[in-house]
Amino acid sequence: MYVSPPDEEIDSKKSVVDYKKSVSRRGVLAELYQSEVSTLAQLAKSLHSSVPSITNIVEELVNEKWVSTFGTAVGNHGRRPVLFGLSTQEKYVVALDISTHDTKVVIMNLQREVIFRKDIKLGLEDNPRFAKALLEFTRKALEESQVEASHFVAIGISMPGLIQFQSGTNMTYRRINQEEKPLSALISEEFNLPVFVINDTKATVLGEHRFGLARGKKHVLAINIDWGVGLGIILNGEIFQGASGFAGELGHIQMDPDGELCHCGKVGCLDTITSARSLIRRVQRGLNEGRVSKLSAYMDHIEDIDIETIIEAALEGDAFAIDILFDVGTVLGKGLSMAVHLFNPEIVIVDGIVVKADQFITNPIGQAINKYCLSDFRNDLSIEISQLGERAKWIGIHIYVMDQLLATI
Amino acid sequence: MYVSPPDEEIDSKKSVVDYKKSVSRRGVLAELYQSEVSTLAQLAKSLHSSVPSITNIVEELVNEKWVSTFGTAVGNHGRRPVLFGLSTQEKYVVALDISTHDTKVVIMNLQREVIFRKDIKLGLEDNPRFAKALLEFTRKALEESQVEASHFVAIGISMPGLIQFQSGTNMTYRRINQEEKPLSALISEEFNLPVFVINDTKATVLGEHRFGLARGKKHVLAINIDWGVGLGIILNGEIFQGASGFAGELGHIQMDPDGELCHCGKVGCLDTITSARSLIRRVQRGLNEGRVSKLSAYMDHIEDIDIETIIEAALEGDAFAIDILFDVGTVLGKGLSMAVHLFNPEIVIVDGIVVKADQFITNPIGQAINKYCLSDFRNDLSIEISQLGERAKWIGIHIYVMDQLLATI
DNA sequence: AATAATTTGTTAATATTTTTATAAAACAAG
DNA sequence: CTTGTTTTATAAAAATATTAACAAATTATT
Repeated sequence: MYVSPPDEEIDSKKSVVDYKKSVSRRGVLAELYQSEVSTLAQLAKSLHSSVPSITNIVEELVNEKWVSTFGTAVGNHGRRPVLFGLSTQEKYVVALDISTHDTKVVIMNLQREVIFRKDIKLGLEDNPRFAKALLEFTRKALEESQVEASHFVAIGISMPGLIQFQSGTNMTYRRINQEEKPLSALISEEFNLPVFVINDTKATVLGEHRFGLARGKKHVLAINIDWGVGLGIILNGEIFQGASGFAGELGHIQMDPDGELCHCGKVGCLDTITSARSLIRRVQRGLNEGRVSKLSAYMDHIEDIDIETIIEAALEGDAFAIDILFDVGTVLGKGLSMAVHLFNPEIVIVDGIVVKADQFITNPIGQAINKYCLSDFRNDLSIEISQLGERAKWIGIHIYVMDQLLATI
Repeated sequence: MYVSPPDEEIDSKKSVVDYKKSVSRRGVLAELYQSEVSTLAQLAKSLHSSVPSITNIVEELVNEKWVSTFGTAVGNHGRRPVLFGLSTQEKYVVALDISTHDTKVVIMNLQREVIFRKDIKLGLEDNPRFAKALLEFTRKALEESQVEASHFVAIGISMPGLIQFQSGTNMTYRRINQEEKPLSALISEEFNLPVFVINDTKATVLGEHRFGLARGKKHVLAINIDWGVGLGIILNGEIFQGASGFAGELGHIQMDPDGELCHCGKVGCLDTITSARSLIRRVQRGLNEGRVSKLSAYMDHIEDIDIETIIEAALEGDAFAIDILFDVGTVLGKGLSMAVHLFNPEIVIVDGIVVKADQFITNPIGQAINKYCLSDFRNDLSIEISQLGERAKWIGIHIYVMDQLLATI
């Protein structure tokens, strides 16, 4: 198994000079990561260092294949500066995007470009068989990609659930682990690479923040509506994890004391009203109670109704579907307004399956926020729909992996 | 008026050397602030610098009267090191602690020792007269303290309300400002000193975090129950303000859709159930409805019942008072459990008037958190009662002022 | 009580980094 | 097309910081 060396040991053994160099190296890599390409002068300025020093460090990073040149910039007055950026050929990150429907293996270069992708109908299940299948599938995919094993630098995994970020253990899916060994350790041993696990919603908000709609914002909330409801949080420009990595659990806040029993054991959780799962159940119940709707066509095979069908109906003007989406959006907005009062964000991003419903879901959310939030909180707040799509999550995994990896370089 | 120089200008004009020196100076001051006293070797280690460099910087700071020696340490094996710490004689911070009941002027030295204090029965009111009275009172207090004006380095103000932290404007008490000039600017002009304003609950949590119960913890929530309910938040070891400084507004989350009208215009806010104000109202209503209680003695002058009376009754075993406190604690705990789900903190500190009720308020809070929180969130969470008392807030003001001030040094 | 071991504080030597100077490259303007 | 301006890249000089060395101060040990 890959073991990253303990931080303190290094710190105390390293000389002051080595420490400062390491900080500069990380600074250069982080800067290049965010800006795609940059010049020596720009790097020197933003890292508060002199050009010769930066030249040295960049040279070293080029030798280690982390950095390459990308031609020269044009348009300035004077001599054209050489552009440096993270290598696109030498080092690759593997992302395992796991959801309850399927699993994707995505290989990206350091510039986050997807160079290989393989999907499988392997949905997340809470048993050791899943881990085994995942391992098998990943191995096959990496082989198929024909990338030399030595070129992989790390593996990142995103999945739903409460993930203890220090150990990478998923507390919601505990039975995946075999003999107390967390999934991350299993995969790390198999491929002899560092493995980092992040909650899927947190990965998404990371992507949206660094390379999407929320770019440059300091405080961002991203709500993800899927089989459950998740909240990804960026505070002070960084992903917020909380003490154990569980921060942002909006789905199990009680919205209705007389509501349904939730699978978590509590009553009336937001999840019981607004998750895709509950939405379908509510539609089915409504139809059985005789509501008039285009969806009545499904009366004979009511279990075939899925979220896409409902949204389609709403987009075609079906009053029943619109009503249901409105109700869901309202409750979601009420829950979000609590988060807005507590986090005071600049932007809220809506993501997940329901984004296809567009206005039919953002309108009630916006209205509920107006109703339940104090005006001072609403004034500088915008509500937007995600535009990066599935790429947001992959980019987020990549960012998370690189953040963790750079801390050890 | 005191104008702090714009950061960017300085940054761009300063040479790399000057910038690095400034960072080191700030580092030394911050380190000494937190550790009371320290040695050159310790400073060098924690700032990743060499001893000769640190010796230089400390010497400079001693010349500028920021730092003094504090004798030598004892107990080590070798030669006794000289101890350095922030001066206790040369520079002073003024704290204005404003509440709805009264106002206190507190003068502290750099080590946060109170060297002068003056109280006045001036409660916060939303009109320009308050600003005038505050100014007058402060001027008088500073005179009385006999501290030479040149020894003051900054003024910190704590008060309830939504405070826009960039400008120092209190959005909840807007009419305090005269001619669009925020209170902070008014005071800054008068005394020609930088002025920093912070919400009272945020000040308290800062104090508890750096020098109280939550010392060393990374993620802390502090709930303050007073005329309203406020939540102070420490995330990643730093005070969390949100985009505008409004973060932590727990009091206006809707807890009861059929509840009372709140002064904010919304219905059933947490504030309408759990603030000291509401607690008294509920007791009065209960008594009028004929509840049996020790407090019935107040039937003739029911408006004299205050929060202390109710708590005393509970401590003496009065069932009615205990019931009311239990109800309040339960709702509070339910509200807190939302915050716990979103922030995933390590510790929750209860503060404010109700702390005297001790178990009678912490028990229902704890029970409600157990009921409404997922177990993973409760496992590593402790709930404690504040022990620093009023000093927490003053210390918090001091910390905030020094943090802001150091950024400009 | 004397010696060994530890730690600090200062000085000197070494190493590193920044600054300055200069040449090269690109573009604009006369 | 040449000259002047602007910016980059590198080399040399200057400044600064780190390391190493050593003396001083203290505690533990023989």
